[in-house]
Formats: sequence, structure tokens, C-alpha cells
Amino acid sequence: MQGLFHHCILQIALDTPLNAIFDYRWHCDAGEQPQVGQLALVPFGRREVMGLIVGVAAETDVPAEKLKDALAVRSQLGPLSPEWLALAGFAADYYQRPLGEVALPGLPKNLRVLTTVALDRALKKLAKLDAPHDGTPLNMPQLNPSQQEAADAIGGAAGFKPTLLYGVTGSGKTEVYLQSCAQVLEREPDAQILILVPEINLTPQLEGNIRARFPGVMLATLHSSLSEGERMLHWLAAHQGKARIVLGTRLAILASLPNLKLIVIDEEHDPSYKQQEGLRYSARDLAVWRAWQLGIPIVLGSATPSLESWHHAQSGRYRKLELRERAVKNAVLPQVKLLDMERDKPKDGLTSHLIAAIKQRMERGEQSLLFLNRRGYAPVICCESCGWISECTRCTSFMVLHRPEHRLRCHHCSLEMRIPRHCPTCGNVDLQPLGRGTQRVEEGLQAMFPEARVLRIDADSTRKKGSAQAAFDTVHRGEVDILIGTQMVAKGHDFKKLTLVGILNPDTALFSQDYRASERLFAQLMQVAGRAGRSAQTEGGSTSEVLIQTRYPQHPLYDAVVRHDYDHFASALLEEREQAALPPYLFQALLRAEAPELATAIEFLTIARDCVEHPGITINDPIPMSMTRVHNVDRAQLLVESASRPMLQAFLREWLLTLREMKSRVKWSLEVDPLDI
DNA sequence: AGCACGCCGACT
DNA sequence: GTCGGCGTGCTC
Repeated sequence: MQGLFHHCILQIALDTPLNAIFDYRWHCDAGEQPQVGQLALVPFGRREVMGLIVGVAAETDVPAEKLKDALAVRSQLGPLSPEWLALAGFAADYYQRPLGEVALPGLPKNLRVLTTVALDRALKKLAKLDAPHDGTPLNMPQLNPSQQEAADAIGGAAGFKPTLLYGVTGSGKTEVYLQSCAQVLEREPDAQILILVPEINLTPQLEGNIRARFPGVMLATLHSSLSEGERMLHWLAAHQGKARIVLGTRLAILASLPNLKLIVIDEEHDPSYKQQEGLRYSARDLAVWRAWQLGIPIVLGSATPSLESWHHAQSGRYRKLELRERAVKNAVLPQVKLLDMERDKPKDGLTSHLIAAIKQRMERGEQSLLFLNRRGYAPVICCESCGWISECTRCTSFMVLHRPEHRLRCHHCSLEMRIPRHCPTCGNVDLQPLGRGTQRVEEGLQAMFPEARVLRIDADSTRKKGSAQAAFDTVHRGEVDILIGTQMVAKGHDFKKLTLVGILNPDTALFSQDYRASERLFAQLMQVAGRAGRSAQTEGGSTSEVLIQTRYPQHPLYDAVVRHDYDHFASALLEEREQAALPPYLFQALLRAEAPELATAIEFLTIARDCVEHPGITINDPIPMSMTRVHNVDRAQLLVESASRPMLQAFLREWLLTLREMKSRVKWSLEVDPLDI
């Protein structure tokens, strides 16, 4: 039959915002017919691009004069599976983006270029790179009963079974993952496992663990800091089923994994699973869908689960497994204490109590960690006589003082300037820093403890590639007495000699407009707190301490942190969310618009609000975003809500068709399930 | 999104 | 006289 056709029509998805599939002619009588899931090089406008074949047909409606010939089909590469295409298709539908924008950007860049040398080279290299030398597998450490129970439940599960693994920091969740993996790998000779972690700087440790534990198994990593060559090799290893464990960040959720049998999401509550630009997908949510689609188990692990997952566990949709104790013998949870800043007035940002605690660690030769989520020297400088403050000229924000560099810098648009000698409005020379960031605390500490080895770790101190790792290594070697840092120090690292964590300025999140702020603060505090006392108690029986400086020691959030009581805190938050009709009891989408003038953006959103019928959907009024102006662009947003996800989905599909028709020159974008509102 | 065409301002 | 600004129009 096929011999009758001199050509066929390839239906191809392209990486373009145009919401369409493009048809091309292909002379397929000569060789085999191209397959759905293969890549094809096609002329598109005045350029040549790589597209994904999503259909092969005999005919097309496209008029013959428009129809062009595809240039090449990348036949060296096995086609992406129907399951993978369905995953990309689901993500495209759910997040309301064209299929090509979802399916293509995740592929290695070298697969998408004109020449095929990089692909050929990687294929050759991979063919030689066979089963890694079979070293002696490390013995699996003995698990405690609840770990063992969890590992058996996960490793032995069959069918779609989401599990929430709820375990305090240091309770040995990683060990549970590894032993679950071991069970799956042993049982199914071809099985692949996908392990997602929030950030790359956590992976080296875990990667090492996995390699040591499974010496006969090929491991591939997938994250944004791989070189193009590595990315191609690792992606192919996964695609061919050779890599049996794939460890990656959120982007790895779109990896091609033909024999996927288990998905592990570590620290599932972590906001970095949500992509914050372009296609704003949630890797965690896509992972659950992928597990459902394939009918395989998935584990979501956290000490402070997201309220979404917690809700699912409460309702029975997810199975909940708990690890209540720390896995290392004698390692107990750190003692959390609140330091009332009203009673104990801080000096250089530190209360006398915290200073005394640091001093004590110094004397014992132990390490202290101070956590302050604010980089720079001071968040703003001001004029004492006229009240001028250092605002950014391009953003609704302040210019942050960076003293070591003698500059003011906007953290949103990167505008920089020298520190003015005198006030730009009144000429007064007395400009004062207001508030404090990590640099200023570092300075204060060094003055207070001249003999101490103080190290600051934040985005500014670790600009250069590899410098973050170097800094952490210094801490691990014990060459630091006091560590001061932002978010960066809160995650993953396991400092053996660390017995004190001081948290400097957490109060701002308590009264935030963002209803997710307290959920995030709790998670963050628990995570930083978890840095202390991860190893066995130090000699002399000193327990680890977490000291939180606050003006609101009575606040229920802190009370829950002190009692290490996520359960009640989460249940209370969920109840509030239900009362207030907020997620996870409600589904949201956000339409954003930006323009040189705020009024233009608002006007567009107002038209958008009124342009369609919307039964069952609530559309709020357009409002300026909380940070209205960034880099001289004003931004506004429109929140859309519904109690029914399918209704919201159906509405959005309809709505976007209309919005695209409008051809407005206002730049706009839609986000489904926004995290920050 | 790219990329080209097209029509108005300050420069070798 | 040209280089180049970004408005608008198209991509099987």
C-alpha cells in the first residue's frame, strides 16, 4: 500500500509560540517511513529548525504552494516513546502551551542542530561505555524498623501508588530511597529509576552515595550545569535505557526513560521544583502524572511536606509513611529556643544570648551557623536629615548597599552605582545604612570575635564557578568557626561539627500578604534547624541548639517549630485554607501583563477579564504586581480561580484562544498553579 | 520567538 | 547621502 505514495506528510511540532502543528512533505518511498517520535529538520520561515514528528499522514489540508519538504529525519536516534509524547502532550495541555515548546527545549541542544556529529560521537562513546566495572557493592546499612517498613512498602509496591514519606531531617530518608531502589533494580533487570532533587549543589553527596551503593549500575545525572557533551551523553544513556538510575533536577522530569519503574522526589515541598520562567511547570506534579500514566510507584519525601501533598495524604489519595526518629544513633533533634528581641536588645544584629552561645561553641571547638536570608551589607541607605532612601530608578525596590565593592546594587534589575558621597536631594554627607544583610553581620562577628574564622556564603561570595563547593569544603574540613549565610546554607549539607544554628531575622514572613509565606517559613526554619546535630551528640553531652531571634515569641508558627510539630501546624494551616477557600481546596491561574505604563497593562487585563463568559470561574480584578516595576516595565496580574480543576482547564483553553485572537501588543503570559501571587 | 521588510532620525 | 531604531507581519 505504502508503495503507492511517492511522498507522505509529516506532522511536526516546532518550538514556537504559534499554537499549531506544521505539515511537511517527505519522500518516503526510498527508505523506511519516518516514525512518530523522531526528530526532523525542516525549513521554517527563513530558517531551518528541528521539530518533532507527532504524526505521519497521507494527505494534508495545507495548500500545495505553502507546503515545503522536510530536509532530514534524524534516524540514528530511536523515536521517543508514545508514553513520552503523551507526557509532553499532557504538560502542553495543562500549562496551555504549544506542544513544541514543551517537547523540544528539554532535548540536548546538539540533537537540535544541523550537523549530526555530536550525536554520532555520543552514540559511539555510549556504545563503548558499557556496564560499569562491577565493584563490590557496599553493604546496605541496617535500617531501623520504620525505615525498613518504608523501604519494603516502596520497593515492593506495584502499580500507581504515590507515597508521602514524611520524616524529620536526619531521619534517614535517603537510606530508604536507596534500599527501595535496590529492591526494584534487583527485581526487574531492565528497570529505570528517576530520582529528583531540588538543587545541583545537593547532588554531589547523593551522587557519590548512589555510585558507591550500586557499582554495577549506570547512573546518569541531568541538570542545568552539565556541559553540552555531558548532557547529550547522559540524556542518550537514559533514552536508550542504559542508565538505570537517573538523578536530576526538575528538568529531568522530561527525560526519556523507556523502562521507568520508580520515581523518587526528594524534598518534595521545595519551591525549586516549580519552574519560574518560560513553561512554568511543576516537576513534582508532572512526576505524579507520569507515575500515574505508567502505573508505577512514586515517593514524595519531606520533613515538611507541601500542603498539597499533605492534603492528599490526609484524604487517602497518597499513602503516608512516617519516620519519627533520627537515624544516627544518639542523634536527637536539636533544641529550638526563641530569643525575645524586645527583652534582649540585639547588638550588631545579635542578642546577647546568641553571642554567648557562639562564644561557648568557640570554646568547645564546635561550629556555629547563622542564617539570614538577606545578602548585601544593608538593604538600603538613607539620609538622616531629609529622609531620602536609595530607591532603584528602574524598579519598585531599593538599591542594596554592598560595602566590600563600595556599590549600591538593585537585586532585581542589577543596576549598579557607586555609593553617593552625599544625599542626592539635600546634600547631607551623613548617609546611613539601614537594616543588615549578611555582609554587615559578617563584619560585626569579626569585630566581636577577632580570633574566630568567620566565613560568609551567599550568592555574592560564590559568584565564581566552583567557589560554593570550595567554601562548603572549608566548612567540612573544620576550618571555619562561624558560618553566616543565606538560603544557600540551609539545604542538604551535613556539617559534622555544627552544634549551633542562629536564625536572625525571620519575622518579616509572618505578616506577608502571600498566604504561602508561613508554609515556606516553617519549611525553611525546619530545614536550617536540621543542619544542627546531625551526627551523634558531642562529648560532654552538649545537645545541639537552634536559636531563633524574634519579636513575636508567642507566634504559633514559632511554637510549632519549637515543638518540631509539623503535623498540627500543617493541619491548622489546611483548615485555614479550607475556610478561606484557598489552594489546595481551590485551583488558580494567573494572567500577567507587562507594559511601559501600568495603565496599559491594567487596561489589557480588564479587557481580558470581560471578553468571555465564565460560569463556575471567578475572575478577580486586575491588580499591579506587588513589585510593580522591574527594569522599567510595569506589571499587573489577574487571578482566575475555580473549585474544579477540569472547569478551570476548559475555561483557560477557551480564554487563551480569544486572547491570542486579540493580537494585543501588550506582553502577557499565563501561569497555571502559580506559587507566588 | 525569530527574522525580514519598511519607513523616519543622527552620523562616517 | 547611509546605519539603525522598532512597528507589523509571517512562519506548513
